[in-house]
Amino acid sequence: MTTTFEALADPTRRRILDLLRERPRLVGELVDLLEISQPGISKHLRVLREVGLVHVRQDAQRRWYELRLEPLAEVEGWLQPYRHMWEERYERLDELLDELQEKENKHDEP
Amino acid sequence: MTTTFEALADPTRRRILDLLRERPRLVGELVDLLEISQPGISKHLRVLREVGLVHVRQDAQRRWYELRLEPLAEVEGWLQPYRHMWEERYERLDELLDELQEKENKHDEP
DNA sequence: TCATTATATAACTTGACAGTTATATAACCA
DNA sequence: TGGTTATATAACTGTCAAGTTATATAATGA
Repeated sequence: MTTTFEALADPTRRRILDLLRERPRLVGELVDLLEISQPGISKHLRVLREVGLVHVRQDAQRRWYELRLEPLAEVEGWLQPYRHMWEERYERLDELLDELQEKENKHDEP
Repeated sequence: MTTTFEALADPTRRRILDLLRERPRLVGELVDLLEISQPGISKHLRVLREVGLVHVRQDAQRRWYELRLEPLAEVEGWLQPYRHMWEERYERLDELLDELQEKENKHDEP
């Protein structure tokens, strides 16, 4: 288990990340919310830690797990050309946004 | 193996998709380009077919495999709120684009 | 200090998956 | 028709991952 893609392949891990989107959580909270044993959750958190998708903050015996977005850049990067194709085919949304962006920039220039 | 996420977890399958981004390919081409046996490639193609990421066109004994983007919507959908967070945090790019879009719309209205 | 709380790790089981080789299927062509 | 080409499927193997239970670690608080 090394890549972000593999970490995201597991539905439980995706659910954990979704929960962490709201706010940092203790391991115990995740155990209560998902229906998996505490060691099971800890193992998932380990994988997420290893790929950098979560970060731990210790607080006495408790550990707050919080989301880290950075590794998603890898996924975004891979998806980028596909999104491009999609947009080219269906809306040319990409070009539109680029154009708009450009106009706006000129607008703001002195 | 059911979800798009799982299909994308395997690096060989991602490479196959990358190759299909250029143009449709025969199984044999993929076998030559990747260093995996023909049955191995066929198995990966099966998985990709099952989640709808590729489509086959038969041509005599040959099979042209071509990319299908639709299933990537599932991934995009899941990523959306994360991208949102990212943009909120680092650039508010999202809001900017929305604003630009709105202005442009007013512009185009009679 | 000792029991409790919170989490991590170890050890194990089960199942699935990526890869292989061997074989089946099926269309082509000489 | 029979051999060749192109791909799929079957059967098998080894690895790894997700889950479990049991245990270790470590900080707290009475």
